[in-house]
Amino acid sequence: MSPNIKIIAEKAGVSTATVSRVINNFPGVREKTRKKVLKIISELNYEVDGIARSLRQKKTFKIGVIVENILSQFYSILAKSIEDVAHKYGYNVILCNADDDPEKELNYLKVLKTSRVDGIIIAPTGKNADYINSLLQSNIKIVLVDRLIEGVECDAILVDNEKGSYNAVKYLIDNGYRKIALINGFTDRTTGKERLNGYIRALKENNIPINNDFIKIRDFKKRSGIILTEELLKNKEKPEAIFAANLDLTLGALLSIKNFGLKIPDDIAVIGFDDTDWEQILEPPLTVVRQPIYDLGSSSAEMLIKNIEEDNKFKKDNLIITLNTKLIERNSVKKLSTISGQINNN
Amino acid sequence: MSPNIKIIAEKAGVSTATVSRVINNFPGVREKTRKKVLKIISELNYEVDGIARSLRQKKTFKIGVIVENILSQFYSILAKSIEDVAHKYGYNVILCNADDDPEKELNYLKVLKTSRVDGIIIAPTGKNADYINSLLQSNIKIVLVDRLIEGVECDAILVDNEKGSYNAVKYLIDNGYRKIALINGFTDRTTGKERLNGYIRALKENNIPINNDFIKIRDFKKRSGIILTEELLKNKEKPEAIFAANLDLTLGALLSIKNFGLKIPDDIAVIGFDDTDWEQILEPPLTVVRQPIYDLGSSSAEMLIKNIEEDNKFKKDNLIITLNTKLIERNSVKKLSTISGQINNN
DNA sequence: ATGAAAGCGCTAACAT
DNA sequence: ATGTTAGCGCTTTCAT
Repeated sequence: MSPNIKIIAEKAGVSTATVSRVINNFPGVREKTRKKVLKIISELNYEVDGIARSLRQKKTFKIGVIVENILSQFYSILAKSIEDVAHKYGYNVILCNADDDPEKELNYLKVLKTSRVDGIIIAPTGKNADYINSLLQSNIKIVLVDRLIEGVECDAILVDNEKGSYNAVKYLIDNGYRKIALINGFTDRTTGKERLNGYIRALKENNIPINNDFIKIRDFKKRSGIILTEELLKNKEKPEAIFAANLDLTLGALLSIKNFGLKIPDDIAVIGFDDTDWEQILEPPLTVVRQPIYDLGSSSAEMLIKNIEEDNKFKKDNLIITLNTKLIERNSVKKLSTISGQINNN
Repeated sequence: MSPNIKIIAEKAGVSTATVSRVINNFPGVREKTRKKVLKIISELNYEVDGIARSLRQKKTFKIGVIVENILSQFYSILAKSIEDVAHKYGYNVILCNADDDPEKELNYLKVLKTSRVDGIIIAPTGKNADYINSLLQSNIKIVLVDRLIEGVECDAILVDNEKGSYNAVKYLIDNGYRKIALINGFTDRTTGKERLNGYIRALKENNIPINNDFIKIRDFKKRSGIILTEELLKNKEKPEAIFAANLDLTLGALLSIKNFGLKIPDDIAVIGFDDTDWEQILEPPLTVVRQPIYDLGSSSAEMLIKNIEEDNKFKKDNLIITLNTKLIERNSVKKLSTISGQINNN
C-alpha cells in the first residue's frame, strides 16, 4: 500500500542509499538530487517505516511508562509530565496501568521488553526485582519513580515522604492536637513505610505516645479511606485530627466524615496528601501536603532520556534524587488549645 | 546482548523455522523437539523481538490514542478504559496529548503512522480531515471518539450532548429558573455546538427568550470557566443559574462563585457537566450531567480492535454510536418559585 | 516433522 | 556524490 524507499529510489532514478541520506538529512547529497528525491517523496506521500528503521538501528524512540492507575490524579500528572518531556526529545510513551498488581506489572515489563522500548519509567510495586535486574543487564534503561525496589540498584526519583508526613503531623501538634490518626497505605511500599515513619517521628519528638488505634493501614484506595475513617470515627476514643496519606485516602476520609455529619475542622481536623484544584473549593478548603508530582515525572523522563542517549554502559553509581513536599495551609485545621483538647476527651 | 532465534536454533540443533513454530505454538513440531527448544529458550531467557516480528507480519499490536490532555479527568478515564480493552486483546496503547492543537495533532498522527500502529482512537480537534482521510485510505483503522470531523467518514462513538444539555436546562426551567446562563467551549467543536443547541432548544420550547449576555463561549478550560463566570456575575443582569458545559468549566465556575462569596444554590444555581468523586463532597453536592465516559472509551476500543482484526477492506458503511447522558440530581439547584425569580431582578 | 531460503524496509559500511 | 550490498530478527513458503 504505502510506498517504500525502494519505490522512491526507482522513481527518482537513484539508489536506496541516497534516498535514505535524504530522509535522514545526511550530508553528501547534491542539492539537485536531494530536491528530486524530496519531490518524489512528497508526490507519493512517502513516510518512513519506523519499524524497519527500529529493527536496523536497534532504537525505537519509545519509552514505556508503568503506573498503578492513570485514573488516580497522581499518576495522570505523572504520565502527562513524562509525555511532555518525551515528546520534547522525540520519544513516544507506551502507557501501562499495572493496577498495583505484581503479576500485571511483570507482564507489562515483558511486553515492553519485547516491544524493544529504549527505556522504562516505573512506579514499581516492589515485587519484580529479579526481572527488572535482568532488564537492566540487557541494557534497557530504567528509572524508578516514587518508590524503590529492594534488591534493585538503579536510578530513581523520589519524594521525601518521611519529611512531608512529619511536617503535616508536626503542624497538627503545633496547633494543639494530640489525638492524631493516620490512615495510610500498606507499608511494604516505601511510600507507605516512610509516611508512617514521619508520623511516628513527629509524635515521638513531641512526647506523644503512639496509639495503635489511631494508625489505620490498608491499601492506598478510596474505599480504604472510607472504611478506615469509619473505623476511626466509631472508636471509643475518637481522634481530633486525621492525616490521610494519599489523595484517594483523603477523598475517602472526606466522604466518611460527611456521612457521619461531622464538620471540619470543628469536629475533626483533616490534612490530606496531594493537592488538586478540587481541594481548594471544598468547604473548608483543605490543608494538604503537596508533592511536586509534575517535577517528579519530568525529572524522571529527563533522567531516563539522558541515560538512553549517553548509553553509558559503564555507568556504575546510580543516581537517586529526592524532592521535597510543601505543606499548603488552608482551613481544615484550626488552632486548638490544649485545654479544649482535654475537654474533647471522652 | 539478548539471544535471537538463530542462537536458539543452533543450541537446540534445529532450524530457525522450527524455533519460530515453537514460539508461536504452531503445530507440526514433535513433542520432543518442542521440549528441547523450550528448554534452551528458558535457559537463555530468550524473548521474541517484537520489532522484527512486526516488520515481517506488518502488525504491531499497538494502537495510538490521541486525546486533548490526560490531566483532564474526562480524558484520563477515556485513556484508562481504552487501555483496559486494548490489554484484554493483547494490544498496547501509545498515548498522545495533542493539547487541542491541530498542529500537534497532525504531528502525532504522523508519528503514529510511522510507528505503524494497527489503529488509532482520536478525540479530534476537527482540523486534520485530509490527513486522517489519507490514513484511512492506507488502511489504518480509525475510530473517532466524542467528536466528529467534517469531511471524514469513519466509525465514531459519541455522546448525545444536545440531549444532555437540553435535559440540564429543562431541569432548571422546571425548577422555576428563567435567567439561565451557559458557559461553553468553542462551537467549532461538535461538542460545543451540540451543547449550545440543547441549551437553546430547551429555552425555545419553553418560550424563554434567548439572552446573548447569558451565553458565554471560550475554550473548554478551567481558566475560561473562571473568566466567563466572572463576566456573568459582573453583568448588570445576573443569571439565576449557570450551566457549565464541561468539567473544567464547572471547576472554574465554582472557583469564581466562591471568590464572589456567593452561596449555591441560594444565590445562584449550578449544573455541571461530567461527574467525579469530588462533586459529591462539595458543599452542596453538585447536580451534574453525567457522561458515560468509561463506556465511550471501552466501546471505541472494542470497535477499533474489531475493525483491525476483521480487516474488512470493503467495509463501506461506517458505524456511529451515540451514548446517552444522565442527569444526576444533587443539591446545587433548588426549587425556585417564579415569583422569587422576579424579585431577584435588578 | 523439519529445513533452506527469501524477504519485510531500512541503514551503514564499503566501494567507486 | 552516489551505488552496492549485507543484515537487523523474524515469519513463511516451498522442499524434502
